[in-house]
Amino acid sequence: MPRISAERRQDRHRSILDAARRVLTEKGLHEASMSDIARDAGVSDGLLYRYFDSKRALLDAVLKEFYEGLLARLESEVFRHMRFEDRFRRLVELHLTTFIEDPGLCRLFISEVRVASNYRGSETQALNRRYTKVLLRVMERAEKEKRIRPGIDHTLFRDLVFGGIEHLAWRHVNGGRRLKVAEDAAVISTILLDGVKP
Amino acid sequence: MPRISAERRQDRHRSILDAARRVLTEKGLHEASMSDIARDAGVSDGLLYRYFDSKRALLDAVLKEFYEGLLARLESEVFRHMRFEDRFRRLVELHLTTFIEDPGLCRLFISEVRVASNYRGSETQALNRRYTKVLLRVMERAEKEKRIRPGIDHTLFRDLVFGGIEHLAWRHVNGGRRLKVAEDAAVISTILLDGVKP
DNA sequence: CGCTAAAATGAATATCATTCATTATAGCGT
DNA sequence: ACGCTATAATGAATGATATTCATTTTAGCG
Repeated sequence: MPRISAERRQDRHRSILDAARRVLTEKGLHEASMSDIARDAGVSDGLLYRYFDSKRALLDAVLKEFYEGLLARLESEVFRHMRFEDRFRRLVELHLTTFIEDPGLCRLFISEVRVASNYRGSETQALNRRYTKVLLRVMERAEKEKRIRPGIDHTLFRDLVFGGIEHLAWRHVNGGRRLKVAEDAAVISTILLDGVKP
Repeated sequence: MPRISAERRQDRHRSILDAARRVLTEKGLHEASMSDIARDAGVSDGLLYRYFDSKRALLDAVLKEFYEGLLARLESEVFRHMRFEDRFRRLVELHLTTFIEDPGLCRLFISEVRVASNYRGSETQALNRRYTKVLLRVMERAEKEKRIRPGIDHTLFRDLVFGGIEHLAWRHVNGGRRLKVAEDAAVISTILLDGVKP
C-alpha cells in the first residue's frame, strides 16, 4: 500500500525529469552535478535515486522522451509525401530542423549517449534504430519502384546521410557555421539523390 | 641548471605518453584513472603532473601524435594522384583505413575530443582542420578544372564526406557492421562523386 | 665527497556520484 | 480527531579519483 498517490509520484517524476533536462542541456553531463539537478527540482539529492537509478539513467530518460517526440514527427511527416525524392528531402529537412530547435539535447545525445560504451543494446539505441529505419523504409520502396540504382547498400547510405547531416549540424550546435535549414537541406538532398539515381 | 639530462626527460615523457595511449585506448577516458597510467608507466601519480598539466592534456597529447601521423600520410598519398576522382577515392580509402588500423584511438577522438566543450580553438581542432583541408584543396582544384558542378558549398560537402564516413566507421569500431575497406570506399566514393558531377 | 636544486613521491585535499541510517508524513483504521 | 506504520524524503557519510604540495630522493657539480 503506497503512501503517496500515483499523481504525486508522477509530479515528482516530471519535476525531476524537467530539472534534469534544463540542467543537463545547459551545463552538459559532466559539469552538471546531481546536486544541481536536485536543487533545480526542489528535492534532496537522495530522492533522485528513488526515481532514477543513476545519473546516466536520468540522462537516458531525458533523451528517450526527446527521441520519442522526434520519431513521431518524422514518421508522420515523411510518409505524407508519395515520391521518393520528396520523402527524402523532407527527411533531411526535418532532421536538420531538429538541430535548430533543440541544440542542447542534440549536443547531449551526440556527445554523451551515442558514443557511450553501454549504447549498444540500450533503449536509446532502439529508438535511434526506429528513427533511422524510416529512411530504410523509404529506400526499400524507392528501390522497388526503380527510383534508385540497384545494388546500393541501404545501411551504408543511411550512415552517409545521418552521419553527414550530424557532422554538418555539429558545427551549428557549437556555434560555428550557421545552419540555413531549407537551403542546406536542398543542397544535401540534391547531392545525395544524384548519388543514388538510377 | 636542470639536474636530469634532456634525454632522460624525453624518455620519461615518452614512457608516460606510451602508457597513456595504452591505458586510455584500452579502458577509455573515464574508466582509466591517472593511477592506472602512472602504474603502467612505472612512475608515481604526482610525476604525471610534472610532464602534463592534466588528464585531458595527456589525452590531447596522445591524440595529437596520432593525428600528426595521419595527416602526413594523407597529404603524401592523396596528391600522388592527378585526377580529382582518383584523389577523392584515395582520400576516402585512407580515411576508412585509419578506423581499421587504430580503432581505439579513433574511438577516443570521436567520443572524447571532438565533442569536448573546449574543442573549439584547441590544437587538436587545428590538426583536424589541416586534415580536412586536404579535401578542400582537392575540391578547389577540381572546380577550376570543371570536374565538379559549380555552386557546391565545399565545406558542406566536406562535412558530408567526413561525417558520413565517421558514422559508418563508428559501427565498425564498436564491433557492429564489419568494414570492408576497398569495397566500402568504392561505394561511398561513387555515390558522393556522382552527387557532385558536372 | 658532500651540497643543492630539481626530480620524484605519495599522502592529503576537493569534488562528485551514490548509499543508507534517520526523520517526516500521508492517509488508514478506529 | 488521532495515533500508527509503511513509505517518502532527507542529508550526512562513503568511496572513487583528479589534482596539489610538503617531504624525500638523487644527479652530478665544485
